[in-house]
Amino acid sequence: MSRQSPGKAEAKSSTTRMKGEVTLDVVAKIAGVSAITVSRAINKPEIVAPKTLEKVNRAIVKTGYVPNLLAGALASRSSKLIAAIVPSIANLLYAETIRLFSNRCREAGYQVLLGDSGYPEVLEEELVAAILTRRPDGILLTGVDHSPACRNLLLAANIPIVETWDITPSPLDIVVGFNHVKVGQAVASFINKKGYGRVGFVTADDTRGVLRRQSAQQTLEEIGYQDFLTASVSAPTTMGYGRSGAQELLDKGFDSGVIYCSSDTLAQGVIAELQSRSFRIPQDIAVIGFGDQVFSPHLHPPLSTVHIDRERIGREAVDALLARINNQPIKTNIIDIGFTIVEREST
Amino acid sequence: MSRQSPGKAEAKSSTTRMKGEVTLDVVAKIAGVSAITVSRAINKPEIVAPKTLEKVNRAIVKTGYVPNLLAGALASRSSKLIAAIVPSIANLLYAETIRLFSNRCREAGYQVLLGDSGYPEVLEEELVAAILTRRPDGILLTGVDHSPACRNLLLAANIPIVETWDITPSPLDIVVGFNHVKVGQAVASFINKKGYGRVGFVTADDTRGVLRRQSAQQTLEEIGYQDFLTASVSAPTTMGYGRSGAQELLDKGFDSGVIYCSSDTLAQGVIAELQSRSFRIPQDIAVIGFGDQVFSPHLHPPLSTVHIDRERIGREAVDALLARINNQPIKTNIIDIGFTIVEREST
DNA sequence: TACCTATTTGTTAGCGCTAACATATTATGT
DNA sequence: ACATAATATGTTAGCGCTAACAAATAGGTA
Repeated sequence: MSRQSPGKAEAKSSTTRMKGEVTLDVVAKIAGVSAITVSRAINKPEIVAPKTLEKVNRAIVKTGYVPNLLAGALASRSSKLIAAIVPSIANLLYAETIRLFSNRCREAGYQVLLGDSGYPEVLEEELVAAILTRRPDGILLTGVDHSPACRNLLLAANIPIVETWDITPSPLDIVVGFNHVKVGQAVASFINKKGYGRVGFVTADDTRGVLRRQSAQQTLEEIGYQDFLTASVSAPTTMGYGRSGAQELLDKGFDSGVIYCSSDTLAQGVIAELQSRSFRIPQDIAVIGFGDQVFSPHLHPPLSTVHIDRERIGREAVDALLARINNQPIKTNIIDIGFTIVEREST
Repeated sequence: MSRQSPGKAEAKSSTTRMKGEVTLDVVAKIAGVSAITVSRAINKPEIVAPKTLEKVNRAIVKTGYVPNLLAGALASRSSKLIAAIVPSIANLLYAETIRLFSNRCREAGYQVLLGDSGYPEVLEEELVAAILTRRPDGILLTGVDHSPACRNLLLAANIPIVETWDITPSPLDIVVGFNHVKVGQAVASFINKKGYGRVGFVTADDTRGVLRRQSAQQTLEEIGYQDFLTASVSAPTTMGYGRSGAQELLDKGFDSGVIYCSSDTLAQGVIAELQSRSFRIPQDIAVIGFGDQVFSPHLHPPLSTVHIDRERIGREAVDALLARINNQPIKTNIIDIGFTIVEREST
């Protein structure tokens, strides 16, 4: 192994050789202006005279100057950083929300610091504390359940906060989501309307998934349904868990009716398992998922599921956050985006 | 809307009320020590006397102090931040690499700043420039093709760099990946060995996917194969594209042989499309994917594919990066993790 | 020309922290 | 007891940038 560290600064464009970092000062010296003028040329070009701007830009190109936002953020007390905490970046369900969120943040000049709360050994509180050390200008959370210590941390940070993927009458600041209890009820009444005899559940053990299942079950019980079969798997959901969940239900004697899964990924596994055992879907057993993933309409048979406008969550979340950051008024701090049941051929 | 910003600092734990941010100085004053001692108590507790440490910790809890890493990073010239650029966070293929990468970075005290290069309107170069303003201590890239300007930026930054998911004899610094040309060749010889008559391709238009297909096709041509059918879809891949790709092939008259897909997600769509048209897999048409996603063994039929140890890429990438950051020697800067073809029931 | 206003640029100070060195305190040996 | 080393804490300066104010320049108007 030759080099211990990658190319040195002398690999720079022109003749200028420098010791250490290229700072505003060296750019300023070369452009023949003061440091603050360079700062303004970069951050508020509209208030700098065109001729000066050009001199500065030439100097920037010549030196290969890359601003130091650590210093900038410290001085201006604005990090241009927005943090987002998701249960798992490997879970496609949240990916689209985050993709849209990041994209719009980028357009607005913010970078997104992603935090993965999916490690059970790491408390959300610790993650939040770690993230707050970077002094983000705003923060997106997934879910509305936070420990008291976590809430304190967040509130003390005194930055805009948006909670997503759930709803609550008392958000920390802003909430964008939907009511999981209502989802359960809607699924229950859909099942009832379709007249399925038996109901099986394959549910991941995450907070909101469990909530939806309990709510569905309770609603069905009130209508008169009984004798539910449940397979619980651990989050995050995978197709493999779907298969083993279905297997568990089948082993317990489930052989007709409908299976409601806490995610489309699980449903996909359930379908594969049923097909490999030659059950016909939906004639023998129907399947309902949750989330309406991109793949869901393309499954064979296409999956009936609960559609959530995932991009809208991201969109509303940025909009609200940016409004708060810019001290603009927001119409409401509780945004219920609702949901719809989309019926396809698996039911 | 009542409040314009979330809870104020007076929502803090005890009696202490403060104007503005809680800084090291206020913690120091309360603990009865100097600021630097508090700094050491936080960053190098082992060199602080136990009694002092306890005093400081009490003061930290009392004030709810959250260190300001912007200031810390500026002073210490170490941001404890590692950047990772992936083609798309919504692509599960890279998710596991990143998950493992982030996890180990976190354990080592680093946070990961994720950059999504999947927006065609944003040049990689711009993304890199934006990220470098945060002065990361290291950077992970996906792929080995970068514009000259981008290479200059990266080299001038003078930080450890690891390129992943591909291999090259001349990395910017470190590379962890495998040879896509060899993957194509291996798939070709697998196809030849199985004796499939015709070969169809469903390929996304991303650099490495195209590389694999071209290499496979060339190898097959050398063996004597001809008359290839190709459906090209845009990246990132989805199951829907897989279905439409298969449809395209079928419309062009493809009705037997094997379809090689540039991702398992595409393969999944291809399988669904074939099944919906009552083709038997693999008797009528066989399907090979790429990536060996978590769902692949659970498909019906289980998918034959090219297995990549995605977590190993993440693991080797962190290890090499952290070694560089800590000025430790690394065994080699070119790490070929190879690949294996796993045959399941779709071939 | 003098005067006023608008625009553009510069000066000063400090954001909150840590490296580097300086000093105090404690332990160890004679 | 004293010197010597080891450990623990403090002082000073400055990381690279921008807010806030100050000064200079340009552009009109009477």
